[in-house]
Amino acid sequence: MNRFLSNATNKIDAKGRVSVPAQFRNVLSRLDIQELYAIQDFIYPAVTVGGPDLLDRFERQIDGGDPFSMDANDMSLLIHGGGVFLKLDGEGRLMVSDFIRDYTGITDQVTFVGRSDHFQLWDPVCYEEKRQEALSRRMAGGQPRAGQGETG
Amino acid sequence: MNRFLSNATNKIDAKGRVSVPAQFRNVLSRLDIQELYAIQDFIYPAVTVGGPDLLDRFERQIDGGDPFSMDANDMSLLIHGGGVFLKLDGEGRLMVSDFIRDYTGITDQVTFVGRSDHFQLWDPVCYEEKRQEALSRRMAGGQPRAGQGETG
DNA sequence: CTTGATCCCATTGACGCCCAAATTATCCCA
DNA sequence: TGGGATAATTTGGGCGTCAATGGGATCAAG
Repeated sequence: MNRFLSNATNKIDAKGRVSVPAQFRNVLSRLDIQELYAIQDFIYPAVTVGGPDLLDRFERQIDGGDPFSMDANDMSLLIHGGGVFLKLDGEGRLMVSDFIRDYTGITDQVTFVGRSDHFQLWDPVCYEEKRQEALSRRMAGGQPRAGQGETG
Repeated sequence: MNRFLSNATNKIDAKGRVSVPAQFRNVLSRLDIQELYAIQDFIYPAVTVGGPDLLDRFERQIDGGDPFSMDANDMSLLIHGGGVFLKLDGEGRLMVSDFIRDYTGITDQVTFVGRSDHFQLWDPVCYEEKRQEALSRRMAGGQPRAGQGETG
């Protein structure tokens, strides 16, 4: 698989590290992503992680308009200044910095959520809540069937 | 990485010095930037720092005459006359002068903010405020609640 | 002579790198 | 289909390196 799909939850150890799921690491190497850039999600309390092309995608938005406009300035401040680089150690773990904790509410566990060309870091409880909300919105008007349908 | 990205906050010591983040120093040497020029940011309470090509870029803008900027005369006054040169010591620190303090409100800490081809000096608290404002503007409109990750 | 900036060296603490243990998943064979 | 062996992954922790910081000594300027 060459896209980030599904989700997994791992523990943060005493040194503040957490393993990126092997499945995601496989995608990273398959897409030949060497550098990881992380930014706050604009909508959800989550942190978005991706390679250089993620940055490119946002930068095209910045370059699109007048480079000295307020809009481009905001965007640059958020994208260029508001992100951080993540580095994986030999075992494929990353440091859960204050940056990540502040924007996600993560304390002792991290839920990795695939988003096709990138993935996100969530607090497990928060993720479940927002997922349910999104589900409810999708099903608005219809009737939910039996069962919760959550991935253990 | 050959661009200024991400951000970092360092302390000002008793002598008024602050370390430029190693990451940014690497970019400086990679771009072979020997001289640092600092000017007041036109939009935010921050000081913009860059190499000689930063000056070039502003000069091109003065010539271009763009609707969002003040006129060329003001620009020249601010850029050519209003800037200062910064010098790094052997450990990669710079003096936080009154020039910097006046335009940023910096007192005892400095947040270095990457802006791709240059970086900026901010007061940490002020940076967080303005970043949040920029985020709010980007999110203007009706989205799903983007509340901070409260895990209470 | 006094003030402040620059240079140089010491300290400290965080992070990266490495190896080992424990846990989980996968496969093979009875 | 169940049990055990084997592989893969996750988790734990020691240790060295480097960046950030502190402070004394030297130098320049008023």
